[in-house]
Amino acid sequence: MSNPAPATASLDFIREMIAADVSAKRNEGWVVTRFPPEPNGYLHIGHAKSICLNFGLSLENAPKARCHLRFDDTNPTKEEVEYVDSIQEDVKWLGFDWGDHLFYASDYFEKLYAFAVNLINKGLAYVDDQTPEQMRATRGTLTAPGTASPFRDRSVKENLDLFAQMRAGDFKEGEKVLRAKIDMASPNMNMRDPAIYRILRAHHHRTGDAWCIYPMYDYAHPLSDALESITHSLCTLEFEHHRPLYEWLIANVDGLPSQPYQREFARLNLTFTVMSKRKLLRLVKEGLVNGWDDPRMPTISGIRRRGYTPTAIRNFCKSIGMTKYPSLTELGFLEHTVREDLNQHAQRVYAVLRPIKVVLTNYPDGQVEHVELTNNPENEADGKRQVPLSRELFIDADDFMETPSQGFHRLVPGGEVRLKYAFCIICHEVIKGADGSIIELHCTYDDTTRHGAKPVGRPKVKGTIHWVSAAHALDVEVRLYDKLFTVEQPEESAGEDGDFTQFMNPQSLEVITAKIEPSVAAAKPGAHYQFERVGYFYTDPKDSLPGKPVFNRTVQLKDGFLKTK
RNA sequence: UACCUCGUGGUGUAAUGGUAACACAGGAGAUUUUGAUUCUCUCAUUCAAGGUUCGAGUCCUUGCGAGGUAGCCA
Repeated sequence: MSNPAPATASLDFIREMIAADVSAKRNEGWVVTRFPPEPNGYLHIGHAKSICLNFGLSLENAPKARCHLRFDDTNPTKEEVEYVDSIQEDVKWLGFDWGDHLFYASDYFEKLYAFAVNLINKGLAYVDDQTPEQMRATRGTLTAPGTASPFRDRSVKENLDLFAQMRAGDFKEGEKVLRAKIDMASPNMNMRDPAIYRILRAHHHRTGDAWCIYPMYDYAHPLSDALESITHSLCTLEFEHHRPLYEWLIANVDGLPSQPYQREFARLNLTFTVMSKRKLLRLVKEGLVNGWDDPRMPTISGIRRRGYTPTAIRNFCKSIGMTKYPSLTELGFLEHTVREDLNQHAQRVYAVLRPIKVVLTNYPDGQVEHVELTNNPENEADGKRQVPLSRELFIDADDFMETPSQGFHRLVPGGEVRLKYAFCIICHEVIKGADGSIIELHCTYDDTTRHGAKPVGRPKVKGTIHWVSAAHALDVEVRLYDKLFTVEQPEESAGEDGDFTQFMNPQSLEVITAKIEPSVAAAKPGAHYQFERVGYFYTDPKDSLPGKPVFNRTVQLKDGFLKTK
């Protein structure tokens, strides 16, 4: 309703290309994509863009379409099962399903080995004895061509023997490498005889110690795509220069079951955060955040725990589009899509974050009444609830000003404000402690202003504030999250040799004890709420206990008054 | 001083040789027992210069700017 699909949806350049392939009956009209994460970290919102693209394409082109989840696990020194598990959980949570199509590049090690032998036999690969330093030195530079390795012209037989010995473990790590024989003078560095197999004496999370040589990404990826009959291999812009190598392998390896092609799109950049696994890993390892699923992290698990919803994230990914321009999306836009979804679904409750006690001096001591409140004005079917009201209340410190600023129309000394769905109160006295701090406000209520009553001849009360009954309110832990960094682009602000962590926001987390209406005692972990007039909150799935929810602030409500200040 | 890619309001995108549009953000207003939501209005855009064309954001040339690329990482 709030997000209608345009009557004539325009296609992005990827979908346009794929639609053309489908109508040209390329691959018999099939669209087979894949999401290929390396299990070396947790997925982040940038991955969500790729997931929505690849799995979205599969949904859009059904039934002649599917999307594989493939773990690109070719570097055992960096990969762990913990990451494999979290990645699957995150993709599922986003609402996508790979069905039976769960794969691992490591499933193909034997075939990939055979393909390498094939290349050697064709004179298109050779074993190089050079050290990494020597290889670097002979690769040339961006402006100068490289020079051939002295081992470049080994015989096929010698290469075959050496490669077999590499596999057998006859050499030390780093001692030898298998290289594709392409062109040391290519203007594209990736074509200057790239390494395709290296020796790594590391335990692999799936193949154990069966292998001591592992294929490089550039080699394994196109061939894995071909083995799975992927039709469209979609990746981010930094792989653009690798495309010629991708195509070289598809063209030169014999016996591939399909001819996939690669296209690239711009990765997502968001303001006020960092989006590289390396940097996120550093935040985790150095304890600068509380783990991968810290609600301040841009990880899927982080924003899930923050209270973002799959719908919001999918809508966001749809809205930002798909281009080759390396854009920088405002964090505010993501927050907009989150509010848009939560506004429809979040149950409303009254919570006072920074309480000030209010005593209604003319309200009978010991009396308790119940006020009926709407759970969600956006959806009447969500029903009503009863909230207790009594002589002593709490209101939010933000809703009282002793010396009000221009345009403030909440409670002030001598002024009147409406307690939402209850009645109007007038503040007569501000009781202060010895240090000058406000202890409580003494107010009177006007019984003629109860909800539904239409008293005539009294001045219109502009302000309406929320409240909780002091005797009935629950104390709950509330975590107020804010942006992780104080600058839009932490990496850029830090510069080449600067440290982006210097821009971390010291106020990105504040833990407070709030006063909240008693109905939330029944709140389940993982539930979305709107604290009326304050923001959206999510009951922490890890730390909430029965009867004792812990709330994470998902996002604040827009505040028209803040803008005027 | 190499190669590849990309330049449309502040931000993200659309316009596929034919009226430069949509969303977010900003501003003004209406409604509102959430300063929310909703609604109305509004501000603001084709990197530059040439060329082709009846007509160019779109095609061509040059320039400028931005991003990427020299792992036995992915």
